[in-house]
Amino acid sequence: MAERKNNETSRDTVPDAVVSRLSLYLRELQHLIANDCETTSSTQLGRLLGFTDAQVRKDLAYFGQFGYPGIGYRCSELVGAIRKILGTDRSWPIGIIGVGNLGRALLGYRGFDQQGFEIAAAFDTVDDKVGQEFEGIRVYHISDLEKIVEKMSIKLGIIAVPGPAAQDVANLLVDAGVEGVLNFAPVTISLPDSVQLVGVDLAIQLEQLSFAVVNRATNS
Amino acid sequence: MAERKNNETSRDTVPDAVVSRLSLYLRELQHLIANDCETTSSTQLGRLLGFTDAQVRKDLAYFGQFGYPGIGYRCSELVGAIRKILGTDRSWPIGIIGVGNLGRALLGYRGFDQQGFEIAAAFDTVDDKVGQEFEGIRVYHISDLEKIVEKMSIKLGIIAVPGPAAQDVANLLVDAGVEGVLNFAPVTISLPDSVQLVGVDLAIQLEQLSFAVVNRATNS
DNA sequence: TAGATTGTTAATCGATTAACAATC
DNA sequence: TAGATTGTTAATCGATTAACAATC
Repeated sequence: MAERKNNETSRDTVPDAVVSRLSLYLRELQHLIANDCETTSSTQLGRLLGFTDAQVRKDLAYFGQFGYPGIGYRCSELVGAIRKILGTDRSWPIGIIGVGNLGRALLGYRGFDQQGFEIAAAFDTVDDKVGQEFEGIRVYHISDLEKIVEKMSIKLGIIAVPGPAAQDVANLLVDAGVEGVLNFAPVTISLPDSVQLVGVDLAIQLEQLSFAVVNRATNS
Repeated sequence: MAERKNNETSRDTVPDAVVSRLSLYLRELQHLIANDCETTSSTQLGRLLGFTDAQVRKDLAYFGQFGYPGIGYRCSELVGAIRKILGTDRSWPIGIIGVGNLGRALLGYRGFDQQGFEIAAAFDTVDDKVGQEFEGIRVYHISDLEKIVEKMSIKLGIIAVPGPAAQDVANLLVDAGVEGVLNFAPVTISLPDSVQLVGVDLAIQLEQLSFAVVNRATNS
C-alpha cells in the first residue's frame, strides 16, 4: 500500500522529542473529541500546544499519511493511528515495585487505565504490606516477582523504591523478563540494551521550574 | 571578574535540554561525594550519564568556568555552582493543591527537601481533608490560598488535582502570586508569560516507554 | 617534565520552519 | 470554482561533537 522507501522494520530512527509530542497530540485530540470536534488541523493542534503547524505535520509524517488535504484530520481516526504508533492500542499489564507513598499513589492513579495501562500487581519486601490490597491491587513479596510477571504477562515495571534499592530492583525486573522499566527513583540505573528505560525524577522537575523562575526576566 | 560579553542579564538563552542535564550532573555529583570522591572530570560524568565529555564541558560553559585544566572539577565546588545556577542554593516554600493520592504522595516524598524544596502547605476543597495534617503538613481550604501563599512566602505551586479542575487552580495560583507552577494534571494549561510552567504527565511517560518497547528492534 | 583535562572554536549533525504543488 | 489544508522538499536554525591550544 504505502510506497516510499518503507519496509516496516527499516524505518528511520524517530527522535524522542517527536514521540513525546505525539503523546501531547493524543491528549489534545481526546479533549477535542470530548468537546464534540470531529476534525482538526495541524494549525489548531499547534496553536493548542504552542507548536508550529509545520511541526505537527512533520511529526506525523514520520509515521505515515493521516490527513486529508483541504480538510485536516479526523480526530477519532488520528487518535487510533497515534495509539497504534505508541503501542497503546492494546492493554499493558504493569507491575509496580515499592508500595510506599509514591507507589500507592501510582496504584490509585486513574490516568493510566484510560491510556491502555493496567496495573496488575504490586511488590514490596515489607511483611505488613505483602498480602494486602491497595486500590484493589494485591501486594506480593518481591521474591515472587518472576512467577507473577510470567503468570500475569507483565511487560512493564515501575520502580517506586528508594534510590539505594533501585538498581537491584531493576536487575530483578530484567531477570523476570519485563521489556520496559519506568524509574521514579532519583538515581541513574543501567539496564541491558534489550530492556527499555524511562526515568522520571520529581525533584528534577522542580529544579527545572526553579531555574525558570530565577531566570524568568531573561528567558521568557 | 569574568570577561567575555557577559553582563549578567543579557546571557544567551539556555536550552531546556542543558538545564535538565545540569540537574543530572548535580545528582551524579552528589552520589560521587557520598562515595568520597573529591574530584571528577567531564569524561567521568559523561560516562556515568551516557553523554560525551564535550557535552558536559559545553553545558557548564553556558554558565562560567568551574573546572581546573589538568585536574577536572572539585565535586563539592561544582555542586555549589550548579545549585546556584538552578536556584536551589536556597529554600523554596511550596504549596500543593489537591490532597488526593498523588498530592499525598508528594507531601511525603523525601526527595524534595534534599534538593532545597520545602512543602509549606496543602490545599483542597473537601471538608473532611481541610484542617487535617498529612505527613505533618496542614491542609487549608483553597479559599485561603492567597492568604497562606503570602503568609508563608510560597513561590511555587504544585497542581495535583483532576484534569478538569487544573486550569481553575492554575488561575488561582497566579492570582495568589506564585511565580512557578508544576502541573501533574493531564491537561494543557495556559498561564501568563510572567509565571513559569512545567508539566509532568505520568501517563505520557508510560507512553514513551510503550513506544520504545514496541519499536525496540528498530531503535536500540 | 609528561600526562591529563579544561574551555572554546570550528565542523558536523540533526531538528525546525518556510514554502508550495497537490488535493479535496 | 475558490478556499483550505495536507505532505514534502529545501532553507534555516540550533545543538552536538571533534579538535586543540592553554593550563595545571
